[in-house]
Amino acid sequence: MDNQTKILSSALELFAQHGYDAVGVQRIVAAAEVTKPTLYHYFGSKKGLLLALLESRFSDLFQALEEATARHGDLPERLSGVVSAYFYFAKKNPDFYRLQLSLWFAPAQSEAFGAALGFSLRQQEFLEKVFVDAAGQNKNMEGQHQAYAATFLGMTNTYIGIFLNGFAELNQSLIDRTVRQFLYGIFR
Amino acid sequence: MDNQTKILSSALELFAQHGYDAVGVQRIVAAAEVTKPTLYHYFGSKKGLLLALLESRFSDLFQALEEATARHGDLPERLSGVVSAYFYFAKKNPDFYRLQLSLWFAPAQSEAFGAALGFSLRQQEFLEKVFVDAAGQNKNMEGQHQAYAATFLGMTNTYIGIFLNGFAELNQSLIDRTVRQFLYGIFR
DNA sequence: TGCTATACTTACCGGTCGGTATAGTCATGA
DNA sequence: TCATGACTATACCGACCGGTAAGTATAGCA
Repeated sequence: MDNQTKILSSALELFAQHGYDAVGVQRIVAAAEVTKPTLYHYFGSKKGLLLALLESRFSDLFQALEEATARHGDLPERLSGVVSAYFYFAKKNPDFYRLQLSLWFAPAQSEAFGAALGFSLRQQEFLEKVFVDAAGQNKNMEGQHQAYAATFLGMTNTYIGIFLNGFAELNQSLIDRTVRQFLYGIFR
Repeated sequence: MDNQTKILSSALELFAQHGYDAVGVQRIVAAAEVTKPTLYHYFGSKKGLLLALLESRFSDLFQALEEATARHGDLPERLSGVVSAYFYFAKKNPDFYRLQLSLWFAPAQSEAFGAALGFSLRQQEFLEKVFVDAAGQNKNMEGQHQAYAATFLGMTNTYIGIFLNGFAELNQSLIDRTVRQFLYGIFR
């Protein structure tokens, strides 16, 4: 494992456990067994390190999301694919998902939130597109894309949060329940 | 407004905007127009300040929750009362609710999470009791109290989060939808 | 009048923060 | 053989961190 990778994985572990603000670069380079200039050589700043970390881990999720909706299908099928991609990703990267949840809900003016904002918006916009496409098939859901996307993401994250705390399993039946529950809320 | 109150309200504003770890005590006392030892006189430590802040604001919520379930009623009625109490509280204290959401999702080893843990558990336990009581009326929900409570809290917080971002209103129809949507997910 | 507790100040502590200037080391290609 | 550029170590910067020692003003009480 080269130094760049060691820094990234040490940073992920420490950020996920203690939070971005509570972890100093000193602690990261000690855990990665490198020195500070090495970190600054690769990432330029502490925020640059976080951005690189988010970029490297999120790329898998976004790719999975694209694939999940690429095959055609109606709205329920697509949403199942999306939830399935999220659940699979969260199970495979629990530490990172914890971190991204904490960034999602971080105070708006914090540096960590600012770094994660772009990735949060990409998720929101991706889901809005799913609902906009579906609106062509279903007239009574126009003008609600933002709220639908936010609700759906919120429900998905709720179940993932419960899984991360050990109170549920992320299996096929929970995927089905999530989609049915969401759609029931939408269509009265 | 006495110094103690000024410190509490300055701390709430700054913590909610920038996060607990990102705000130093220096900044808080400057905003409150007092000096550092004054803060330590009243609260003992930075964590003590956060605890006092949580205590003072959460007491309203817990009181409202008790009242909402004190009058008898079946499970749907009680859950409506609970959601209603949450929505009312969030509308009245949006800054504080932002803060408590960020603490709820904060990394488990962070000082801020540790301070908020007790209050999070009190909410979870309160809701578990609601479901335990209801289990007497409905046999097929035994052994699931923890998951139900977490799911219901998660859905409620999802809608409050969407409200705080300006994508929804917290009105009676959303209360009804939240309860129906939750119950639908539970009872197939 | 003298004592004590509360409320608050100025001035300072050791330590850590994010970040960097400088001086190399070392593999590669000419 | 030498130069180049990627990479990394030592040592350090000013600013800020949470917290405190020591002292003062005030008010109630004996």
